[in-house]
Amino acid sequence: MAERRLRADALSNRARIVQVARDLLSSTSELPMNAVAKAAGVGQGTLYRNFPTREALLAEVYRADVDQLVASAGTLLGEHDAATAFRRWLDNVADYARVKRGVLAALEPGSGHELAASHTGPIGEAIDRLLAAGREEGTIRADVTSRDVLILLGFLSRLDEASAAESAHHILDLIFHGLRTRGGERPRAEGAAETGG
Amino acid sequence: MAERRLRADALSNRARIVQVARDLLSSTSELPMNAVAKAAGVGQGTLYRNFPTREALLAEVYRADVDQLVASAGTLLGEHDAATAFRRWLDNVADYARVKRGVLAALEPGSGHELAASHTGPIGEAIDRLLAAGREEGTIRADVTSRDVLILLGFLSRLDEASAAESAHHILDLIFHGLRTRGGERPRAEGAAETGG
DNA sequence: AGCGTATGCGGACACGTGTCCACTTGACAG
DNA sequence: CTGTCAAGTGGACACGTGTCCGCATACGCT
Repeated sequence: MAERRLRADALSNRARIVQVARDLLSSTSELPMNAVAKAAGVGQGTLYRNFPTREALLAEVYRADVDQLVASAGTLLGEHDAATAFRRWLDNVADYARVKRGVLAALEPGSGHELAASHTGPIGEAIDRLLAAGREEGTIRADVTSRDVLILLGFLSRLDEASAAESAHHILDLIFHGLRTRGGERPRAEGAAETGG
Repeated sequence: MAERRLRADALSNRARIVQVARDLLSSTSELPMNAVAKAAGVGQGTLYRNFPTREALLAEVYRADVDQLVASAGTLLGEHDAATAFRRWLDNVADYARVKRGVLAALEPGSGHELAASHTGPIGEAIDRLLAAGREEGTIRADVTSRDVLILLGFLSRLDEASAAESAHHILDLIFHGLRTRGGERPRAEGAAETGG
């Protein structure tokens, strides 16, 4: 599966493309593919061979951020109960999304593209971990998949520049509420004092 | 607000554009704007003046369907308790969305465009009615707006051709669950005989 | 070093979108 | 009926995307 080792020039081209994309994004929030190709001194073909879609390019550019997001899932799970960890993590995603719109595109492949059918990427795996913990804890519905969550999270990419940024957290509340088991915070299997709705 | 009465030729142009768009959509699911202009025998300028975005054109083409969707909200509210009506209505939306992708675009303005800031269109009003009924009944969270629902429903437009069509109902379940009050089906105030589901 | 070839290059191209503006024409006054 | 002019027209244009393919060259082999 590891692609048969790139030629030396191909490797440097790829690296240069990513660097140029990073630079462009730091000045404007636009990322026209042909501008990337031109600035990187490669043809459109080269660009598109390395990164078939803009999302692929953004995913590479923001890989460090995505890794951090993934790591934070583990951290939160260590510090809080599963439900709280999940909730906080969703807020993390929203924060990243607001600051770097590209991060969204980087996780978008999880919802819309064919490659995502089975492999939802590192983010999908992070969500799986959160879901599994919540399921075990009894606070998260058992019929939720990481794919579901990714699709629901897709709304973030539609909010962007509108003043709607503030509504992100509210909607995340609704979504999170939807992921929970009926009882609310406590699963009632564990002998917790249920406050009752 | 009524635009100052169009010139006769303008009116017929507009009608022809809509008709042509309808025809194009019935053969392919594509709707290239310049193809519409060409087939309608008008210039790009005319097309774009009448319908600034593809969504605007689709909204016009599918207006009858949207009206029907809106009407079904009232019907359902007459036949069921608010929660059930809401749930059924969401399924209606998903069904329309699967059959005619354009309907989605027609309601999309509610989530992403500026005009939607306050006026979410007829669909928004239908949702408002469902929300109000559910709120009164005590089964729907009081802090949910039609805008929230429209944004959440946006996921439907991302599902399209993928085999994900079947997952639409599942995700609607999650969303609907998120809109409900804690107690679940019964608000314990109204003793309605809800079959549950 | 010299060679053959698969690998990668890069830009022309086909196609789509949306804007702009010089020109046309419908509607109404005289 | 005719003149007037704002409303309306339509297509050229600027810009973006993504594909295709003839060509260059890096790499492995001798």
